[in-house]
Amino acid sequence: MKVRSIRGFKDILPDSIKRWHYIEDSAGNIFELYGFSEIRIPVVEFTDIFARSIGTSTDIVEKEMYSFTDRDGSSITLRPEGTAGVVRAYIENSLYAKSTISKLYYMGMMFRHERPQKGRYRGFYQIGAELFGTKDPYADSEIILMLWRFLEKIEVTSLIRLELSSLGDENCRPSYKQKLVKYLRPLKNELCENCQRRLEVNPLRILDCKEKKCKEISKDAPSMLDNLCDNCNKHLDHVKDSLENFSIKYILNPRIVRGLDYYTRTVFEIKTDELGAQNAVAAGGRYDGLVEELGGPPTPAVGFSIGMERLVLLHEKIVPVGFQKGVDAFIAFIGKDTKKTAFQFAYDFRKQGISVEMEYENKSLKTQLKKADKLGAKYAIIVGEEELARGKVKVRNMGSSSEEEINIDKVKQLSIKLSN
RNA sequence: GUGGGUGUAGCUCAGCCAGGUUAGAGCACUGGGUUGUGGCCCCAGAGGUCGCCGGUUCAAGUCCGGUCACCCACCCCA
Repeated sequence: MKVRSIRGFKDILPDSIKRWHYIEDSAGNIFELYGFSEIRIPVVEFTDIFARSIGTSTDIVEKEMYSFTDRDGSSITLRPEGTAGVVRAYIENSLYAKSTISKLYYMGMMFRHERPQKGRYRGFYQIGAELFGTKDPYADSEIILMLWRFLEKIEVTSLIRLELSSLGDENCRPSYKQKLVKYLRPLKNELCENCQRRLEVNPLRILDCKEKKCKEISKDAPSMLDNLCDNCNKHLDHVKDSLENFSIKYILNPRIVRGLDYYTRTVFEIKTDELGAQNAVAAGGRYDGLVEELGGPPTPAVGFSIGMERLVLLHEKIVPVGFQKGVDAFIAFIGKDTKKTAFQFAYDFRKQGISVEMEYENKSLKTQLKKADKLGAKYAIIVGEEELARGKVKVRNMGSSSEEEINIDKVKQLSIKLSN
């Protein structure tokens, strides 16, 4: 029986890890500029946390969670997203008491039992950010601006677009929901099977259905954006104005319906046409009720999360190469009693922050230089029997093919030269 | 859960439709051409239960059935 990984779980090999680091580091650096701090939270939580926050009628909770019974009989779940856990940590550690505003970001693996396809895995990475403690629309703007700034930094904005909408709040959403149901109810039999069910449990979802019949029917359905209360309208206008001030283009899409039930007011998605069916690269919005829902003090919040694998795919389209690892120098040894000295040099260089490689087994100089070339070494240090007898080593510049001999006690100065 | 596509060397694939000696190519790997000098070139070598199980046949990588895996799409979403 051959070993293999679990379906939908992928290895990230050294070939691509530099790109991952670059993207993750860029995110961290930019989020820090905006005052966000990293938080690390567990990969598992009590199932209840996710059920209560994400919503029991969502696909995630209904059929995609990796849930297990722990040894003490409690139900625990591998996190399908990050927000619920961050909110739990925010409440449990009383972060609301330490300052009015909390800005947190996280990166890590999420788990959803879906059928894998392009850009969709069962174990996938997300980068997310959450801002707690204010209803001010500037917070929404800042979150979106920060996300966009990050996407600019990694140069993928030509492949994506920002879509924006509002889901209303506790004042206007219920009445809109009724209005929508009232409109759809007479047409129920024409809806797809799925949407007939949605009409009862989560009618907003019908607006997002991809079935032709349902699209046709919902085309003339009342729009949330036309039914926002004054406060929600103002809030959305603020966000729109702010985006326009910074020349960030957005598309108003009243059909954005998030897959998680906790959103209120502002919702947005970063979409692309480059990845096939899985077109959402990042998404987020405001969730003013969630902290209280999970037992914390009433605390408004806004956040987003980014799908790393999808972002990596986009980044590969923009920057196809250039993320390979290089080495500063290669140490070749040739002749009797040179390996030990070469090995010592390797240790010394590395101790001084110079990355070097050398061969383990005795190989011809030609083979060693070939390897130096393949590793992209800028210099080859040739430790030869003949030179060593004279207290010297050869330094070969791999770009220009020029060589010079230096005294072995000058190796320390050499390291300065190699490092720039 | 449903549909379509694909499984042959480490990787990308040809060979299958019209079954027939030792199953191929390119890249990568190892050695050599240069008794101590990389990239380009040349030569050689190593590397395969042709996904797995069964069937048809004198003969199966090739045809048939089953099965597993991967990919894409539906769905859903980051």
